[in-house]
Amino acid sequence: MDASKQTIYTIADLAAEFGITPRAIRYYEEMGLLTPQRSQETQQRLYDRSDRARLKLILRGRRFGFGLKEIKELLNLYRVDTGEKEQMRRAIEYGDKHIAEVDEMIRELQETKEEMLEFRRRFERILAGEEDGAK
Amino acid sequence: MDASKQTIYTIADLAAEFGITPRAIRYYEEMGLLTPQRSQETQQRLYDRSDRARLKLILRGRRFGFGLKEIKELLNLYRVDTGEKEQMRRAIEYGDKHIAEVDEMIRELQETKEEMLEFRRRFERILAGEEDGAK
DNA sequence: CAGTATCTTGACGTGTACGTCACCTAATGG
DNA sequence: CCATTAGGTGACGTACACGTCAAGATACTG
Ligand SMILES: [Zn+2]
Ligand SMILES: [Zn+2]
Ligand SMILES: [Zn+2]
Ligand SMILES: [Zn+2]
Repeated sequence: MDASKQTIYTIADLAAEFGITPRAIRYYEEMGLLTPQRSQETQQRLYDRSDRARLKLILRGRRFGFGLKEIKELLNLYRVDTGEKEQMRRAIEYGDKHIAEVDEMIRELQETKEEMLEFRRRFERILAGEEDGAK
Repeated sequence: MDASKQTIYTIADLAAEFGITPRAIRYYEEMGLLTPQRSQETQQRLYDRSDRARLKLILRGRRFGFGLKEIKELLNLYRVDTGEKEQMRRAIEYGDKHIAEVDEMIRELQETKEEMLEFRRRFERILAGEEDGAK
């Protein structure tokens, strides 16, 4: 039971590192996505590596337009009791759905990129004089 | 100048096709992302294939968490006057930035998927009894 | 001709994700 | 000792993306 010598972050540390405000981090906690320890006397929030990892996942989810509710589900998905086999089986099942979602997003993004490149190529051709601006 | 015989959609057509509400479509117009024709007498909005294509792009952007402002910028990016060479050069330049953004998103999503698969594999191993639930 | 459906323009309401401010509590530095 | 800094808890404000009426015009339908 050696619980010492862990890296500890203050709320300002994490806010600075990820370019967000402490308010946002507290909000994620309000919504149940983070549960940092508190210093017994001052009630200060103390984040460890695992909290930091969770925050990283939250922010990644946010960047891709996920709501906090779904992100919370995902976080809990990979936090199941590895002793409860039935829970794990369900986690795998739900997880597969999300993996499929991510796959679909990757496909859509690649399609998007291809379309942007097509525009780019067309513009380049026009600039090179091989085509004019007429429809 | 043959401008007839075009496919025309009503607002309800598009709403049904894309699984959104007419209100959302009107909102995109309010924000300047769509400018459908109007029937001269009834003021009814009439969408053509190009409007439909724009709407498709809007919804794709939304799914990836982009705000309407940035989506509008992107739409205008590929709508430059192909006669104005300087405009096109700037369009290519801005476009490249967005392509890089999309690339970065693809990378992040692939990383995300890999992490999810790692969890999945770990769960499978535990279920197979090769590992127990202890830390 | 009355009813239902589909569109229009306001106008106000709502959920999410925070921003901002007031006020309070420690710890630190000159 | 007093000011600054860093953190805490409400509580209210705000931007965005719509949802949800209300009221009116028009068109098809039995
Ligand atoms: Zn999902
Ligand atoms: Zn961008
Ligand atoms: Zn001192
Ligand atoms: Zn009839």
